Amino acid sequence: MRSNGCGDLRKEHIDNSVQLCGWVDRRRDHGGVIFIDLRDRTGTVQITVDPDLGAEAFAVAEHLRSETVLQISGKVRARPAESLNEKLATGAVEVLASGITVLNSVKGNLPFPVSVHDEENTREELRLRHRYLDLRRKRMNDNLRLRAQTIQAARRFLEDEGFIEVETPVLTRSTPEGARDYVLPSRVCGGEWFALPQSPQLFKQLLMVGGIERYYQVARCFRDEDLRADRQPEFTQLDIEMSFMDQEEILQLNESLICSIWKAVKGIDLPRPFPRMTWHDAMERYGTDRPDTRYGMELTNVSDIVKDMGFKVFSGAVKNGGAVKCIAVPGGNEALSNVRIKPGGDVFSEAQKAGAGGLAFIRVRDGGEIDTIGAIKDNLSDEQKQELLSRTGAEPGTLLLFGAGDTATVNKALDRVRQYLAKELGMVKADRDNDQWNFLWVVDFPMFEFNSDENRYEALHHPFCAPNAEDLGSDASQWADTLPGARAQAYDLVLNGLELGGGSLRIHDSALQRQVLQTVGLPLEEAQEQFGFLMDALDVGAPPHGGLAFGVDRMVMLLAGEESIRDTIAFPKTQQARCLMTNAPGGVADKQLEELHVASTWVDPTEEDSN
RNA sequence: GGGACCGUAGUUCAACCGGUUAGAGCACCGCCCUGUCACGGCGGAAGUUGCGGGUUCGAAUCCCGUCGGUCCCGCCA
Repeated sequence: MRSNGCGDLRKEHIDNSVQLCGWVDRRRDHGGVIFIDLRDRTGTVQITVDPDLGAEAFAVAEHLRSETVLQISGKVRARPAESLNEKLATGAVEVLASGITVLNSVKGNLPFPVSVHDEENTREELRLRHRYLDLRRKRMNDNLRLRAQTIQAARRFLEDEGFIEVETPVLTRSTPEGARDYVLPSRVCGGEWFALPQSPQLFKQLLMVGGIERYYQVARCFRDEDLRADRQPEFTQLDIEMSFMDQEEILQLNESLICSIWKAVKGIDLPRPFPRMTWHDAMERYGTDRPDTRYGMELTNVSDIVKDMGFKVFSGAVKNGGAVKCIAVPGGNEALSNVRIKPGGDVFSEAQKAGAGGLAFIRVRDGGEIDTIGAIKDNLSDEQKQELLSRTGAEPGTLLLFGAGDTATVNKALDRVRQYLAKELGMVKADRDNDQWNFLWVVDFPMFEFNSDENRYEALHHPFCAPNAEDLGSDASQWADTLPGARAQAYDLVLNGLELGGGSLRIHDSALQRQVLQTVGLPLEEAQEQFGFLMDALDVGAPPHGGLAFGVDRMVMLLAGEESIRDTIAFPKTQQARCLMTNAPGGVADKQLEELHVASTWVDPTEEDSN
């Protein structure tokens, strides 16, 4: 149907007869001559329709609207010297139309404009309802191309390294721990249920037992949890697993992978090696396991300085086993008024949202004088003051913001305040303009976290991570005691404060695997019932193995400078996990439910009262 | 499950502390215009202010409920 792409035409095509297909981006009617911007996936070119040089085409062109689908035949010619368009890649030429065929027209009003010139803030609800139109817009079209490039670059790298892509089941079984499963009734096996995979974790380990040695998969994963800007109920992981590799080798290989993706997609040579930080340091210095290292304002622990002071908020926190930490905001005295850091202020409420009771502050004035509430000032000795200033590196003009309480809450609150201030004070560029790529490996995660509500240990990562051998010790009879406090051979790749991926070395010893499952509170019989196949597999010569998985949606989001993974997914769901275009989920016929041996107990709350 | 914000013409927005016939840009329709490129000029049509209720002489505006969307907390190994 066409000889060239609209956006491909250049001077060298002058005098060529061409056929083009595409959409009317815009039409400019000068009464005598009509210009049409014709757009296809390659770009836009100007079509000129002259009544003297194509009367039939002119008659059609007179009534064209935006987004009409056209086939155009004509001749490429140079534009007059005074009407070159430097803003357009094809701006040196135009196509003089001899024939215009309308392939399809737009009936009624468009739900929203498509042209790049009209890409204003369209309500996302509308974009999702008419996603096919939204995808036609440059922004989404570009994002999907960028996504394909990203995946393509990963595939090329991994294939070159001897990895093969293996598909794993989408119909699988539910496992305890982790997120809520999407569940699917079995028609054939009445009363039994499939679950959609939260990740291919166990299957990829079994592929290692199966001698694949190097596996990857662009895998769809499913988790029935509430949504966020960076969380969808179905999402895509670049899932990788390999045998006979230690942690260092795995990190190196994945750095190479990331570098080749960034090179292919952004043309950037990332500096190597990526910095590393232990989980413990990350929590201590940033209050989070995924620090954004693009800016400073690290957390300083001042618990020891204030542990005995008269200001009970501080000393009490330390006495109760908590901590007092602070962040130093350079120039904060100038930039942040008291109104903003006191109750009701925007900075204060950030801390509050993270569960903090308050946000104490000290303003450092000229000559190291401090300005703060009396309760702090009156209870701080000169020595303590000096120590505070030197440890935080505070200079005149610096604002110190303090969190006090249990350590987890303090970390959470100050992490949140730190991120908020970085944006507020312009320490990071807007996502759209970001050109800083601060990768960071966070290593040495703890194996477990104690859940005080349920009075048991939970796997921080998942219960298949291999513990650090030193922490575990060689005496298997001691594992029940050494395991809970052990570090895992687990690692996360963090980019600009977002978790891009994570993984670990896996347990390849069935006895150790049983012990870990017991530690997270799974009785032996249940472990056998749920994971017997895994333990059996480990007993037939499982190789040492490990791997990781990257969040493809997030990676593309960062590469595209978007703030939501919905803008990297062709057909995403809303926060209510609904598709506004197809209106899924929807009802099914009673007969279908019968066949599945399922009855619904759902009661429409709006009709509940009538009973 | 909880907190916050949003919903006005096809669309993007406006309409102060409740007060004439709810306005504007773009899009749409008609007319004019032979070098524009987010063309320009003149004119026109277009609204159950998401929906339901309440307060009031009077509601887009205030209150309650509800539906939908977004952000966040919980949740997400």
